[in-house]
Amino acid sequence: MPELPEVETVCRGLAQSLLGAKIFSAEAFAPKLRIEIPQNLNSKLKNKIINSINRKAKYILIDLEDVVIIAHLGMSGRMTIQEQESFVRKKHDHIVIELKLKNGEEKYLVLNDPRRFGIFTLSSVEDIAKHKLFSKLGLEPFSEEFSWQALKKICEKRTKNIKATIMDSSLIVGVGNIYACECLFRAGIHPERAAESLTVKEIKKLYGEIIKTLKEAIAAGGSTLKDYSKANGESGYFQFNFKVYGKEAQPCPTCGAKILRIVQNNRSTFYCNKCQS
DNA sequence: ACACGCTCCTGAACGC
DNA sequence: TGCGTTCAGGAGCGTG
Repeated sequence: MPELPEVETVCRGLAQSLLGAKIFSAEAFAPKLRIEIPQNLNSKLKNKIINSINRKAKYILIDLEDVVIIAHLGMSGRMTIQEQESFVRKKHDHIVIELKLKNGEEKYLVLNDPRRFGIFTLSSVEDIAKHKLFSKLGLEPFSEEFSWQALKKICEKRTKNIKATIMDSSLIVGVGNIYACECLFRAGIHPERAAESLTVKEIKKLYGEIIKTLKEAIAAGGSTLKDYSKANGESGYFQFNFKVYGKEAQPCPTCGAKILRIVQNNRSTFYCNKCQS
């Protein structure tokens, strides 16, 4: 389940190998994932050179100078670099891009996505800034615009619960279900609280924990970047120590009370009823 | 404008 | 063993 830290890790990993690489061929094996995959992918991507790879919200942007690949990993997406000699297309490998690295090695860039919630589309460089997919995105957590004051403004007069609020990508991007649970635990805030009920002190604390948690998770992912022939972000997950997510009925790491699981907005929430109020 | 539930999809886990 | 059911969730969309 890639969230912002995993996508950041994937982008860094891909960038390590692929900057300056030239695309030999590109093929799609499905007409659509969450949205249509562009037709004639090969003619659109052939001979392009990878200029830069960046993250925007949870999107991966691969800049090919005049055209940009916009990819999203959805729930179950993986973007990996694979050896040509040993490569066999596997189930749910939807996009296969053959490329030659700057050092002369030939590799495949493969998008695999069993649940097909991902996205693979193209945009011209001119249109990217005002692309439909980005038109409703909220604040980037690491941008200057995101501050405790900005979070305060988001929470003001907002009656919905704080967990759904920080997960709402039209308000703040990059905080998915897992990190929402972790951030609220670390901030000591009950996930069912109305956003508007948070005190300034709580907002400052939550703001700090969102930044810290995401940064820690990126660092955990980064520590596994050495072997980045498999740029999938998964290994970063295993390095990050979740305190409440997925820990139903296990003891709270702070107080020992049982971690509870409830369903909010159709999503599982894990929390400690004693530490979070 | 906002809140909320439904939906896309597949595989894993579980129950009978 | 095997079949059916439930659950996981990012984010757009429709509804109230």
